[in-house]
Amino acid sequence: MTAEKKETPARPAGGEEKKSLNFIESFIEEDLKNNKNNGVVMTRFPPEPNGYLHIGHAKSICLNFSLAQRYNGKTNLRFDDTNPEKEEVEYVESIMEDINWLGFQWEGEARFTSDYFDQLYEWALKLVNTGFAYVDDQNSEDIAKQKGTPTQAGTESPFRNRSIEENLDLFTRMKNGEFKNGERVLRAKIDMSSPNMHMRDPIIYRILHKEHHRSGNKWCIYPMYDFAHGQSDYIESITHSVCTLEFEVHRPLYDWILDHLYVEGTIRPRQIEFARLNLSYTIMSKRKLLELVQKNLVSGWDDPRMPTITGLRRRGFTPASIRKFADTIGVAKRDNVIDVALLEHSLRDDLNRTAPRVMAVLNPLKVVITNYPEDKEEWLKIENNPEDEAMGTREMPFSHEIYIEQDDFMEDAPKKFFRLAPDKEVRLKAAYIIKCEEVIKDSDGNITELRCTYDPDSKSGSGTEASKRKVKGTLHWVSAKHAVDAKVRLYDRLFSDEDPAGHKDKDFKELINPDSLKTLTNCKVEPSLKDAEPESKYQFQRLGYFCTDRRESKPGNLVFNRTVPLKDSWSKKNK
RNA sequence: UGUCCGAUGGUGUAAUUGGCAACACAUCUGAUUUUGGUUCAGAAGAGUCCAGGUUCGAGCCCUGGUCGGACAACCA
Repeated sequence: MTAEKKETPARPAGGEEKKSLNFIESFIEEDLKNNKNNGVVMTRFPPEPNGYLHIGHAKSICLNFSLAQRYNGKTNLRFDDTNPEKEEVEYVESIMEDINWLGFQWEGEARFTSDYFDQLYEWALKLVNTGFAYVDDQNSEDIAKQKGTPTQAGTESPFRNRSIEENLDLFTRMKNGEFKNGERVLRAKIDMSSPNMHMRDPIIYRILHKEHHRSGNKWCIYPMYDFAHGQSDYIESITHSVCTLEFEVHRPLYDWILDHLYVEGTIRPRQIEFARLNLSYTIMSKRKLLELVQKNLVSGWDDPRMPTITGLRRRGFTPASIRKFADTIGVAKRDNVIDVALLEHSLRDDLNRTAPRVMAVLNPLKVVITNYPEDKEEWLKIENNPEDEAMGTREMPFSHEIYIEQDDFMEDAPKKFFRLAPDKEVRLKAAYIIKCEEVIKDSDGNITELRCTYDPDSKSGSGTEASKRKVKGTLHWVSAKHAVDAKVRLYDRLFSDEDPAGHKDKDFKELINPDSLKTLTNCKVEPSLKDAEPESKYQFQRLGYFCTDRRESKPGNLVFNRTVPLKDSWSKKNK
């Protein structure tokens, strides 16, 4: 059972542990075994540039690129831009940026379906010439009426049996701009009684007098998705055209069209469908996401609460964590809802290893160390990441007055409260053990200050008996006089419902989490953060992972976004 | 009422192609810890939608159901 077989099929190069194949990989290996495409694997990611990419697209991107990588193939980026009414260059640019940020590089230049318009037109002509396409003069309502229903056959168009010559003439005139929008369409002649609605003489070209973001005014007829996608795959020699499940019913049409154009000896693409990603506590619909943006329910496409790639980036997600996530969720054909906790897990897993630890106090409470000289300060050495010694150490100032977290003090503390309370001791991380001697309050009874004493012999790492004493709690802190001010945004999930789009009786907007954003303006961070560049990632010790906002944070005017809190079994226990 | 697709712990994904269901997340213990983090050890949780059939043996094959999803845009 240990002996390796001599001939391993075209498996991934590189010593990757054997993992079971997903169904797409099985298809690919089967094709490879049958020497179907001369051993070549070519995939593509084909977004329509009509919006921003989200985490669901990330799944598809990771899938397409990793499939190609695994079988020594390549991946194209192709913009499916056949509908000039919805598409914009702004989106083209954001999509390219997002893919690169995720860590992928497509083969050669980005491609555009619009670059193939000439070829597509030639193919349409070919269908017309062979009697497999005809021009229909009817308007969309009439065509829709004749389409039938899923359970009832359609009826044939009165224009279905025009002569080839007439079709040719009409189609040419469509192209030449002799007709207005909607006056004519080109249809494939297939089968009006097919149980598959997409085979009932689908429209393959329509008239649209509209400037295209790339081809300008060259065309006033545009191919429909079904008459563009498969051929584009074919032009690019895509071997495996991976798309989501809703296109499954399009596959017969995809194949029908290819049947009529295919040239022997060329690579023939194969469409394979997988289940799109659903994530709990969020929505994935472009339309709904757009609504959030347009109604100012979020600050934009890159609002850190958005499931867009640019939003996740601004929130502080790492590309590696998203790739890991995509790999972990796998790919199959059944509908699924992934728990956001899994996304957060791969994030924390990555950040735990890579994010330097720093101290930041979000809700400061002043602590005066009464027996520490007022004019004294000392710089204490502290590790940057206990998970990775190579990340080194830094120094942090300690002085007479410090800030601790308000949550880290309780006047009447339960026995399990390991933090500061009257007459109790805690360790200040990397510093000293202090004891709370006195609680100062204002006239309203609010705690304004704590007076503590410190044990001078308890300095961390000093090796003294006192330094080795076990105290139950360790707090983060910041020296008051050295602290740097910062604004911190505490983000939480955008929706308080697991499936915001899944309620018939409730609009998803009603389910927005009212506490999804809390802004704190009085935060105190350690001085080493003073010059933090935008998009820097840190672990605020004991609090969570935070990053400097890539748009608004500047050295001297720090704005942090909470990416994700640390796991917290304490507050969980107290719920 | 049609066609296509799917159904495995709370959530995902596996199961050497027929050999008594594994991994991850989530949950819960305990240990370690100068982060109530991490790490480590462990627990609980499905008998694979249902009913038949084939077989020595079925999550995998067959038959018939049930449930869920997709499809009737001159969108992609």
